[in-house]
Amino acid sequence: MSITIYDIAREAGVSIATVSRVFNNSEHVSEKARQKVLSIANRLGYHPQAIAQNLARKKSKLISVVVPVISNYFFMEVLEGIQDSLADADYDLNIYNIKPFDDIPLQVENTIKRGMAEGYIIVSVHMTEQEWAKLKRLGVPIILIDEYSSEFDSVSVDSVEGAYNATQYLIAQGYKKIAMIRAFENSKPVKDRITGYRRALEDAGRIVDEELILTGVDSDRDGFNENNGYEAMLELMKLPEPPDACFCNSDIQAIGALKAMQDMNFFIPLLGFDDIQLSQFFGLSSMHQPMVEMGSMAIKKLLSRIENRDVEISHTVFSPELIVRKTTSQLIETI
Amino acid sequence: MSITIYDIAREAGVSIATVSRVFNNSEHVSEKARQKVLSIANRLGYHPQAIAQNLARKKSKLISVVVPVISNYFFMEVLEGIQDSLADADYDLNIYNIKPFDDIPLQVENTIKRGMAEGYIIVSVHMTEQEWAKLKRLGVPIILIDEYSSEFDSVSVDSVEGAYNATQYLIAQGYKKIAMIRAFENSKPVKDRITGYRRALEDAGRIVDEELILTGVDSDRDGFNENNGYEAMLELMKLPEPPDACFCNSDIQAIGALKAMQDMNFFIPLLGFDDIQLSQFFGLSSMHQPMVEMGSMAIKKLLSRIENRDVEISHTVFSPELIVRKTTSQLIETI
DNA sequence: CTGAAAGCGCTTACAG
DNA sequence: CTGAAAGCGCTTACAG
Repeated sequence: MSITIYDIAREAGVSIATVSRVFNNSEHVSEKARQKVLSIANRLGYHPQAIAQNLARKKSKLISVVVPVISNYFFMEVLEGIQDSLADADYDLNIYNIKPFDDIPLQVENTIKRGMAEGYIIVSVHMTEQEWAKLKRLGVPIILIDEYSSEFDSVSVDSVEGAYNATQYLIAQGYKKIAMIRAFENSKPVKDRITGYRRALEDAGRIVDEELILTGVDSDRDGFNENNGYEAMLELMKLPEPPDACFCNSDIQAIGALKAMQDMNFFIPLLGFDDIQLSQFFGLSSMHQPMVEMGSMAIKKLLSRIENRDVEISHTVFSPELIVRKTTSQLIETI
Repeated sequence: MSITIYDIAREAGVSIATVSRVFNNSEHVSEKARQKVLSIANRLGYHPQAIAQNLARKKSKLISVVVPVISNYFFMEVLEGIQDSLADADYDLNIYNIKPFDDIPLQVENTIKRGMAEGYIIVSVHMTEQEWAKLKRLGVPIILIDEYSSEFDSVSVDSVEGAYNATQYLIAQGYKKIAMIRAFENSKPVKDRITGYRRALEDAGRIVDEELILTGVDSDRDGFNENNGYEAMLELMKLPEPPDACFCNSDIQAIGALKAMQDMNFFIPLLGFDDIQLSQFFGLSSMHQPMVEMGSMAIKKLLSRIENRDVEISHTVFSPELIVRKTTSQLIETI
C-alpha cells in the first residue's frame, strides 16, 4: 500500500542506502543520484516513515510532557514556553495526561517505560522521594516543573517566599484580619503557600486564625478553579467578623473570589498568585510566576541532559514578584 | 544497555514470541509461562518499547493535533474535549504547532507524511480547496475543526449565523450605530463573522458604515488577543460619532475592549463570540461555541474513520447560541 | 500452548 | 560516492 525506500531505490536504480542518505542530507551522495532519487520520490509522493526511522535510529525526536490537568492556566503558559523553545530544536511534542484518580506513580512510570520520547517534562505531579527515586532508575532524562526532587533537574518558584511576601505586604498595608483562600493540599506548592502565609503572620507576632484559612468545595483541578474561590469568598463573608484582606493561592481562585465580592457588593483587598495573563485585565494584584520562562528553561535543561546525561543536576528556583494592581489599592468596586 | 524481549526470553527459557504474547495479553499462553515471564520482566524492569511495537504493528496509537497557536482560549477548550475523549480510547496525543510564517500547507503535509500518528485533527488552519485536495491524496484519516473542506470530516460552528444573530440582537435592542471589532481576515470563521454582521445590518435595511468595522494593530494570533480589542475600542471612542453598541469577533478581544471602556469610562453594550469559560466572570455576553464538545466530536469522528476509512464524510455544524450577560444588559460600569 | 522465522521500513558501519 | 548486510525491538501468521 504505502511506498517505501525500496520502491524508490528500484525506480532510481540505486540501493536503499543511497536513498536513505539523500533523505538524511548525507554529503556523500553524488548530485546526479540525489536528483534522481529526489525527483522519483517527489513523483511517487514518498517520505521517510518516522516510525521506522525512530526504531533504526533508536531515537524519536519526541519530548513528552506529563501533566495531570491540561486545561489549567498555569500549565497553558508553561506549555507556551515549552513550545517556543521546542520550535527551534527539531523535536516534536507529546502530551500525556495522567488520570488523577488512578495510581499516579504507576502511570508516570509506565509512560516513561514505553520509551516513546527521548525525554520527559513532568509538570505539577506530586510523588514521594522514594517514588521519584524509582523513576530515576529508569535512566531517562526527566525535568520537573512546579515540583521538587533531589533526583531530577527542576524548575520552580519559591512558594514559601511568595506567600510570605504576599502576606507581609498585606500586613504592611495595615490589614488586621488577613484570610487565605487555599487550594487542596495535594502538592508541594500549595503546602508551601500555606506555610509562607503562616510564617508571615507569626513573624509579625500575630496569631493564625484557622477559621481564615479555607478552600471552596469545588475540587476540580485540586481547587484551582474559579468556582472554588467564589465559594470560599462567600464563606468568608458569612463570618461574624469577616476578614479585611485576602490572599489567594491562585489567580483563578482570586478571580472567582472577585466575582463573589461583586455579587455580594462586599469588597476587601485581594491578592492572587501566578499572575496569569488575564489578571491584568481584572486589575488583580498577584505574585508573579515566570511561567513561560519556566517552560523554556525546562526544555533547555532537558535538551542539554539528552545531549549529555552526566551534567550535574540543577534546580532553578524563581522568586515570585509582587505585582500591585487595583485589587490591593483602590477603586476595587469598579474593576 | 536497555533490556529487550530477548533477555526476558533467555532468562525465562521461552521464545520471544511467548514473551511478546504475555505482554499483548494473548490468551494462548500457559499460566506457568505467563507467571515466569512476568516475574522476570518485573525483576529486570522490562517493558515493551513502544517504538519497536509501532513499527511491527504498523500503528502508533497516536493522534496528532495540528494547530497554529496553542496559547489560545478557543484551542484550549477544544483540546480539553479532545483529551477527555482520548482518555477512554487507548491513544496518546501529539501536538504539532505549525509556524504561521512558514509555508503552512507544506508544514502540514510533511507532518502527515512522516506518518507518526494514525490520524490527525487539524484546528483553525486555513488552506485552499486545492491544498486540501492534495492532503486528501495521502489517504490518512483527518478531521478539521473550525475550518471546512469538502474533502474531510469537519466540526465547526456556523459563524455567519452566529454573527448575524448577534448583530440582529443588538439591532432589536434598539441600537443605531453598531460597530464590529473583527480579527484578521485570514480564516473562514473571521470572514464569515464579517459576512453575518453585514447581512444582518442589510436585512434590517441599514447601511453598513465601513468606519465601524475595524481591528486593532496587534496581529498576535491573527488579532485574537486582548490588546487588539483594546486598541480597536479606543479607535471607536475617538470617532466623532462613536457607536452605541459593539459586536466583537472573539471574547478575548471583547475583554480587551471592556478594559478600554473602563479605562476611558465610556460604556456601550458589548457582545463577544466564543463564550470562553472566563466570559461569565466578566459578565460578558457572547455567542456560545461548544468548544469542548467540538473537540470530543472530532475525536469521535477520527476514531471511527481510523476504524473504517470508508465511512461517509460528515460535517457537523453547530449553531452558536446567544448568552446574555451584563455587558448587553445593565450595570456595565461595575463589571 | 509454543517456537522458528519473516517482516515492519528504515539507518549505518564496513568494505570497496 | 555506493552497495550488501546486519540490526533496531518488536509482532504475527504458520506449523506443530
